[in-house]
Amino acid sequence: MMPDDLRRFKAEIFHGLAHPTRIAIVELLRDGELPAGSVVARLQLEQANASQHLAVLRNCQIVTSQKKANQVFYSLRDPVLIEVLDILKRYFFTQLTQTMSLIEEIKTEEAQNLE
Amino acid sequence: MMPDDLRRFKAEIFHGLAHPTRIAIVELLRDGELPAGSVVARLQLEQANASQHLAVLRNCQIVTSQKKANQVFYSLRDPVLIEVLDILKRYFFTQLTQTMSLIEEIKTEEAQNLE
DNA sequence: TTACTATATTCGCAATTACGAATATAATGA
DNA sequence: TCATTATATTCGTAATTGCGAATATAGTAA
Repeated sequence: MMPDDLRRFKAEIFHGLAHPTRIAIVELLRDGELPAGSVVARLQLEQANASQHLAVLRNCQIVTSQKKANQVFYSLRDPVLIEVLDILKRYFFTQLTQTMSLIEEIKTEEAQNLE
Repeated sequence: MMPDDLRRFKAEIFHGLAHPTRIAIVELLRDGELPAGSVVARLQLEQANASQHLAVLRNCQIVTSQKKANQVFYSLRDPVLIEVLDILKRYFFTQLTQTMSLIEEIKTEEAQNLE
């Protein structure tokens, strides 16, 4: 096994998640299996667009699909990705906090420069 | 703050990581700051290509850069992303193990079908 | 000042992505 | 069998991506 295989795998997963709509789909599936139609309705997507995004998620092994009658049910292949999303949520709020602190600092400096 | 802001943020980070070369760069920076030239040499990249990948990482706030004389040093903005990479490593090996088990199963079934 | 080193940016090219509309395919119901 | 529902795939289009080559920009040394 080459280190590059692992990197390629990771890059594939990251690519699958590199779109807000696909993140929203994964978040939706966090609570369990859903039919494609529900994904369309709950995220208010064009059917074709949802289907394309679901295909991306299928192809990079983030979700699994199961046909039941005329419906296709989607679920997360592994809940570990939720952990990844939660880590990034933390990161986002850290960055946000730091940005706001920086803005406050700049404001303070400018106020002092006016004195 | 809209939920979509968070998703867009996440998608941006995932996009930054959605290429094996950029993952390799992040892994390299795990151990600390490096000049761009070292990234080029250690990963054996074309200079221009490395620079483009570094620009992507800069633009999505994964790395920070600092100019010192005629060199630019890069470092990870936050080590949390290493955690993300490590989680995906686990995931990869889980999937690999499951795939191998499946192959074994299929082999066993085929051997039985020959009896 | 010119030459060299370091690295960012642009260029040209081909491939890929994302969207909505259109179409194809599969399953169910009347 | 035809009509309807469900959803995947293709199409057309514009935008984006990734590569190496070429070029631009910045800093240092001679």
